[in-house]
Amino acid sequence: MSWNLNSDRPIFQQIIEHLELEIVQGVYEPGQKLPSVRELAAQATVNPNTMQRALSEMERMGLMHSERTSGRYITEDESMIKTLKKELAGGEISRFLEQMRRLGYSGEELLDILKEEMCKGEEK
Amino acid sequence: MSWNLNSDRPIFQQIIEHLELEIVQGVYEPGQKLPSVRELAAQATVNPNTMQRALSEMERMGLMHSERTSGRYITEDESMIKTLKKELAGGEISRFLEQMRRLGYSGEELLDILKEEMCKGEEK
DNA sequence: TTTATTGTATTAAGTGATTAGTACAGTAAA
DNA sequence: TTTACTGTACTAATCACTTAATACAATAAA
Repeated sequence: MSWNLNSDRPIFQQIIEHLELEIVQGVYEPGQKLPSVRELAAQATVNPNTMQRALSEMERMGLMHSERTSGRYITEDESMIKTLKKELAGGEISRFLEQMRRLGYSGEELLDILKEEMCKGEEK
Repeated sequence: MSWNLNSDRPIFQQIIEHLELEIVQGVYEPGQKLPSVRELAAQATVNPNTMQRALSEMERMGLMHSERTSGRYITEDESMIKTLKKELAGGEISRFLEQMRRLGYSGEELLDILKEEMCKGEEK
């Protein structure tokens, strides 16, 4: 999947979200070795320093760990990945419901719109 | 409503989104006079320059217009406000569905979760 | 007329994100 | 041993956003 980084928000944050998504999706499996910092930076067309910052942050979160000279690896703790998925989904849902409520959409109205919108998406 | 500005994204963008929401909500009605730049800046505890930037941008969008010395007024074009509401909602919906799809949630799964989550919200 | 308020413009300073470039220590492979 | 690759650290420069501090012209109100 392409990185799709823009200048609206800090790039290192977008990188974190991108990698979190790929971990949840299983693009990177538990325990799997990641490409090197320089390799990832090249893929994302980003400065190695920026990629390093994102990876360090994810390491701090416990999502990966580095072996100093051998490389960097995804956590082997599958429950942590499941938890991550639920947290990401929960955040999306609560933000979405809150925002739609603010825009003035009631619960039933919202479900109707969503059903309709989801049918549209299926036609593609 | 409080402004709830953070440093994650440019403040002037957050101000724009906040005011767009208040216009859609009818906090500011079509044709209504807005507080002065300095007054709004004080309310949001933000520099007047930053507020000015946000307001100029919304003026460029056609959502408001300034009368040079008398003050600044919301557009009287109600259809523009309706359109704004639909655009904001449409953006929220498509972003949400896309993100949940990426996280691996199917359509039916999503509707079930939403129904459950909406019931939780009603209990409060 | 005088006063206060309006939107607007300008300059300077500070901050955080990003890039560029370089460097170092540890290790696996040749 | 030598070579290449690993994560990591550091400095400098640039850019956008924000704040601060003024300033000015136009107008409504006193």
